Amino acid sequence: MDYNFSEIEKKWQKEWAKNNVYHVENQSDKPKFYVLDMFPYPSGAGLHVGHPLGYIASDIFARYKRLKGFNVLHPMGYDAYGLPAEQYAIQTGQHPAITTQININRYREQLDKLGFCFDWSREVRTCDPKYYKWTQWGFLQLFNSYYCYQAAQARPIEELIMVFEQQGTKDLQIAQTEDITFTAEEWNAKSEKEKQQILMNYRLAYLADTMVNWCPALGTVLANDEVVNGLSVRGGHPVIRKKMKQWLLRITAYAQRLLDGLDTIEWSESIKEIQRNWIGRSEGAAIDFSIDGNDLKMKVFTTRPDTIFGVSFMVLCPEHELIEQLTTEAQKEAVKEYVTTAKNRSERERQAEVKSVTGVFTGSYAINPFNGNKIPIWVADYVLAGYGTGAIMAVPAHDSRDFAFAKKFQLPIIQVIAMEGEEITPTDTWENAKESKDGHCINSDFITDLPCKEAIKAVIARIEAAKIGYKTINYRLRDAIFSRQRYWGEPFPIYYKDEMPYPIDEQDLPLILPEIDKYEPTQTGEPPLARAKNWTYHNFPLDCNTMPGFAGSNAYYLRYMNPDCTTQYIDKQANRYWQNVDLYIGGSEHATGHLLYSRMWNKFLYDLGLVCKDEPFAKLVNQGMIQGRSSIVYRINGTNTFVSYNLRKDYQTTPLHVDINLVDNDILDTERFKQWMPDFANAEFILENEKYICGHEIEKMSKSLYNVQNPDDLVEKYGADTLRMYEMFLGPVEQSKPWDTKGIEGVFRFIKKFWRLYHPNGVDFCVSEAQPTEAELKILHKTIQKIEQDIERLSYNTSVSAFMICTNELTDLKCNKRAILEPLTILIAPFAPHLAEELWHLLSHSDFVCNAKFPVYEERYLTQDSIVYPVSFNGKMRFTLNFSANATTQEIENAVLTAPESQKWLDGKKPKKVIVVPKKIVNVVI
RNA sequence: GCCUUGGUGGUGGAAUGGUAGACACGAGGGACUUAAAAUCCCUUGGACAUUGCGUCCGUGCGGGUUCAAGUCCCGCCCGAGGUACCA
Repeated sequence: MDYNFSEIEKKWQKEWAKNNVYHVENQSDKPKFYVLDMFPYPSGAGLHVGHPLGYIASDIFARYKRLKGFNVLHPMGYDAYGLPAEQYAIQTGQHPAITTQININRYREQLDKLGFCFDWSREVRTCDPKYYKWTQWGFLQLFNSYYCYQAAQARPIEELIMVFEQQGTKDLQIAQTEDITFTAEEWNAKSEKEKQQILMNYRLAYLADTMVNWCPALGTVLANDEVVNGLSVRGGHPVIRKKMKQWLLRITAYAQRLLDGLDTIEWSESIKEIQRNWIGRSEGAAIDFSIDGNDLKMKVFTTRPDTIFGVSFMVLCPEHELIEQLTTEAQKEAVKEYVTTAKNRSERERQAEVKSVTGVFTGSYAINPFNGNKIPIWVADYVLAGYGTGAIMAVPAHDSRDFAFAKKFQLPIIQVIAMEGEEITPTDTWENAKESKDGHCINSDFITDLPCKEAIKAVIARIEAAKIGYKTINYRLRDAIFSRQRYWGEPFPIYYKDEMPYPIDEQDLPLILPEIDKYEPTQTGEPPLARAKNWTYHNFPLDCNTMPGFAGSNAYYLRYMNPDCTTQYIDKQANRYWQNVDLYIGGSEHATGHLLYSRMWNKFLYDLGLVCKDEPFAKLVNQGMIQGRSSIVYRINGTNTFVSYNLRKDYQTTPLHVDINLVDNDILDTERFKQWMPDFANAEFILENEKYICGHEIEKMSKSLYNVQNPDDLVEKYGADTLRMYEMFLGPVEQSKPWDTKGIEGVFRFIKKFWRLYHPNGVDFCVSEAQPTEAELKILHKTIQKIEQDIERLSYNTSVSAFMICTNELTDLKCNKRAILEPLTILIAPFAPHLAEELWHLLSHSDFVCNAKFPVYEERYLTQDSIVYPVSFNGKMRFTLNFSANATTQEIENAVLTAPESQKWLDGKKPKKVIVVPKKIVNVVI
């Protein structure tokens, strides 16, 4: 019978589901393996061919590990909270839950068609109360914890209260928003409300007034990574800076551990770098400068204490608290005006005007602690309030921003670092600052002639001894804003009493998202939840914010281990068995979002003793994006005539996107094109070779460009197995590449050819029970070895090639022997599971192929009888010699030198060297 | 600017320092067929040669290490992604 993929695939998908073939238990004698995909947000557009790329890659790995004898956890679920469903709700009034459910159904249908081995009994949805109960629970634990740097872990807030009662803030090294100090007596004398306010300074989930990215159009706050160039990522609406009370996660407490952890995990260097940069650790010194004429101190942070003798001015950020005290009467007006305008400039304006340098002199002077020089103090907005101390010592000779500022305001530029052997030129001739750290100090008193790195140490030692500063570390990482003014998200399990937030009782979780009549913010600008009736807890008002998109995805990989556990977040036993994710596949766009937050969340749970691994994802692979290949037609301007690609230069044309489904191998189906849109009904064509050839463009896959390739159509035409193999054959999983349907024919041909190995006359299934020959065994074992190596490296494109080569070779030998085909069936099962299943049953097996054992290759079939050695003289190839596979190096060398061809080249001389590389080449150096 | 990646035929892409271009697409030619589909065979980096064999050049550019470099080292050029008044 012919290869009828659609019948085969439907049949086995049904059988697998009926027999629960991919169900996996939390207990097994087998070693565990956890393969995870980033769960999708079920958007209304459904899947395009780019989405399944990662899912296919992980599915192959999961199936392979299964065949290798592992108990494999390979779950799937939905990141179901999100903005599009809410936007749709605002427009149509349809409840987001309904939209989401419809989209999920469609996703599931599409995923099922591709033959994935997900254990759907473990499915999670972030919007399901059974699930978000634990998101809320996790939040409460953060609320009830603080971070202790001494223990390097999170601790219960009750402990901190006890410490406060006994010793106040003395000797505490803990993560905090502001540095506040009090004694035990002071603490004990405080009111309940005051105590709660102080605790907010330490909680890992805390409420604070922050400058946030407020998007008026969306009526919500956005995280930094949801804003690009002052516009929201979703929708592209303008975003402004605004001060608001928000929930924050104290991720900064984990900065060092998040950084250190990167060295222990197998992630791509680029993602690790992105996270390292995002955390942005920099080592330096905090130095107190005294102020001329009063007792005030000005603390600055610098990474270059070695340049302290080159300081020629100081800069405060416009928000700095010392400004008022430091401004002299004469400068008062100017400073006030500058500060006001600077504060009113939005982030977007500031970014747009990066090039322009602005600032104003305060009238005061600081004193350089090492040479007593008077240094003018300026205010400028190139110094940021949120980083370091919001104040800097400016060294224009060795910092480009300070340099630009000094040039503009004609401040002195003092060179204090010189490179070895460099000619000293006057600084007023410089065009740029010299920022290198490789030189040595000059004109710098006690550090003169020291290399920069030594000088940094020397200066820090001095300032520490003089108690005017200390070595310190700064991070760029900011605490994550955790609340959104939206409807479609997890409600905060928090109520307010006396204006202070309190956690609701854990017994009362989940706090169910209430029904509301409209999904917009209220008239007064309150979040949508303010519309809910009786949104109270024991008559106290509940928090009206909801959690952001990343809340639900923080620990979803943990819930897959025990999705039905209603009594605990994480079942200890299940967690001990599954540990953490062995292989995580997903896009790199989550590098500074989900992938950072879940590492933090996991570390927090680790501190609580709830999970056994510090890092959630041992190995991460980022699948590349699949770009669209748009087809273009060329309309002659002012007409309804379209000219073929290669003839277009003779006319004035306008390129138009055309639906790729009307195009086959760049040839346009002109009849269907006419029916496609009314505008084109009367279209005429100028053809080449009687065909209309389209142009093409590689761009983002998008509905509006008519270049979206829907996987369903391809499954319909070629089958899921062909699509799976073709997507892998396109190129390395991690690489971005354009989608091009052309090549799928090649893979389809291969699968049909593979099928014919088992159906030699093209009709009937027939395998021979004869003993395989040596040559056939060699092909088989070579293939087993290659496939195994390639899958381990996730090099699936070369595996598909190996299958093609193997099939061609077996076809040439007319081999249809069971002893060869049976292991081959198992080998191909991860890639083409339906095909393999069908063949497996035709081979009279009753069990499913996924329960088979991956074949083992034998070395003895991999060695060759004889090997051709190319012989080269001085790198030039001259002749070849045949040797048996077990010839020794000495034998080869002797044979090469005595061969008649060699005499010509040696010409009586003795060779200097003979290099024999096993199985490769013999090099003779004359 | 900085960081991370890449740069190989018409195209997607193969190559533990060891015969560059596997495998596939596309293209050209042929077989089978009344015809089409399907299938099969040959050619396909460039130049010269082609009644034999072949010879030379080729992995972004310029150097270097090595018997041997797409691969390692140094200096450039270009693309992609990340990030940015972060002191």
